[in-house]
Amino acid sequence: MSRAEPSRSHGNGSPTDTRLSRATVQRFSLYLRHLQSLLREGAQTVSSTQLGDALGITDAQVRKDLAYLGNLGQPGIGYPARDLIAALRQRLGIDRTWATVIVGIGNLARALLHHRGFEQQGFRFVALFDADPAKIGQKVNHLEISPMDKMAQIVARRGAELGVVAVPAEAAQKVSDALVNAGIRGILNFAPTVLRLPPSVALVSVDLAVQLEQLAFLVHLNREDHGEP
Amino acid sequence: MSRAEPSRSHGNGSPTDTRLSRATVQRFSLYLRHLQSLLREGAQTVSSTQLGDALGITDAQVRKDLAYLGNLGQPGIGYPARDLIAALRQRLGIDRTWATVIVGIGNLARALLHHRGFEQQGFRFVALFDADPAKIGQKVNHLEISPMDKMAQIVARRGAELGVVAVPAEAAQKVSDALVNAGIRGILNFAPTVLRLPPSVALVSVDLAVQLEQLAFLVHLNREDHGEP
DNA sequence: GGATGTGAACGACTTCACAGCG
DNA sequence: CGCTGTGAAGTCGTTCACATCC
Repeated sequence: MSRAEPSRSHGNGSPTDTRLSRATVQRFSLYLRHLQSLLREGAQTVSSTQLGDALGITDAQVRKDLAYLGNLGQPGIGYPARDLIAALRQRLGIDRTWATVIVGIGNLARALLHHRGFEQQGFRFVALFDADPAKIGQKVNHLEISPMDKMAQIVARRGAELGVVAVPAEAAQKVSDALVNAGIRGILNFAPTVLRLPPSVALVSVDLAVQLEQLAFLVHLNREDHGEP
Repeated sequence: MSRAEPSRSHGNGSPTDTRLSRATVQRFSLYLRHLQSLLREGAQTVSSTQLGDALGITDAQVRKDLAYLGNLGQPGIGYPARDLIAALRQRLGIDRTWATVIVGIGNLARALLHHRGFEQQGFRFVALFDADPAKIGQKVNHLEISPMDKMAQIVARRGAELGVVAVPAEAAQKVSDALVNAGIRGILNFAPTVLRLPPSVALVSVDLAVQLEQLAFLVHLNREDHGEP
């Protein structure tokens, strides 16, 4: 028999209770980023059509999404940018800082570390781990690389809650288990493997090979549709 | 008014004609990778339950997906691994090599270049581009970094069809336009922006900020559900 | 018995269309 | 009149359940 997580939630009933779909949450991130950019340009008010056009989403979809935040919109006017941003950050849970660690310090980890913009959005990298003895002690962006066996200690001491797994596929499950044991509450996985985690730990996977293959498929399709094999 | 691409397809009727959902295609990639691993371990035949359990998918879903490939399964037995792999590669369009270029040679590009596994799956990096004069001429993995203004020429000469955009958000649209003009047929975008491309060019975007925020949201949710704010 | 393929039921997400408010 | 919020309809994707075949 096969088992697929049925998305447990016997909620007690928090203030704003509605369950958001994964798709809505992802669009929330897009709205947030675009609104921040609009605000920087001096916008006070934004309409669903405006937002939708900028992000390639229908205006109806935008309104449905934003309605989850409460009645922020004013008919005839639009949404106040500043309030929307605040509501989005709160609902996404990024109206605070998330201490994050990275395991596997290769080029991908460096790309994440050098990208100003995560910190800006509420994520702070507080520790780096690698299994390679040669890398221990090296610094990347003012952060020293620590050995795996210090993980539990360092994660606890620095209050890290999120972990990024950027190790080869073979090591990914072991590393994830270690992160879970260290008390991490969510994992962003870049390794090309399906991870098994306890349901209390959140998981988001980014599989670059899958995305590249998706792209090849789409191009392949376009070809077929237009005659050329 | 808002406009969302309605996924054009007035298909003439290719051999296997059914439209595959994005989700199915992504699972195809997962099936393929897992089957290749099983085959290496000597497996001859695989059941939908087996595949599903390994990948966290229901057996029914696996069968639905694989049925798109024709009737490869044998009741009471399962699917022949070798045939499934061949069918998947063909249907995904990776029963060939895709010449691919990367624009923006930072750490992310290097991560992709160093990752053995893309080449294995049919992707070959054939050119690198960067706007930084200091990088021109440098070699990464036996590939020399070329200036942007050589893009059209080099893409044509090397027959590149796919492009990876790994530049800052501000430059992404311009770079994509250049790739499109150079004749690229599909773009994998890592820049945190929504790109506008002609419908003849396929687009897959990987937005790391969105994924991290999705993770934060999930952890945030778990928290709320379990009392702790 | 064990496993596939598939209609039918279900559920999730999106778009439509319009009442209602500023 | 412009724009929001939302029920209703529509579309898409997943799961169930079972007839069917080795």
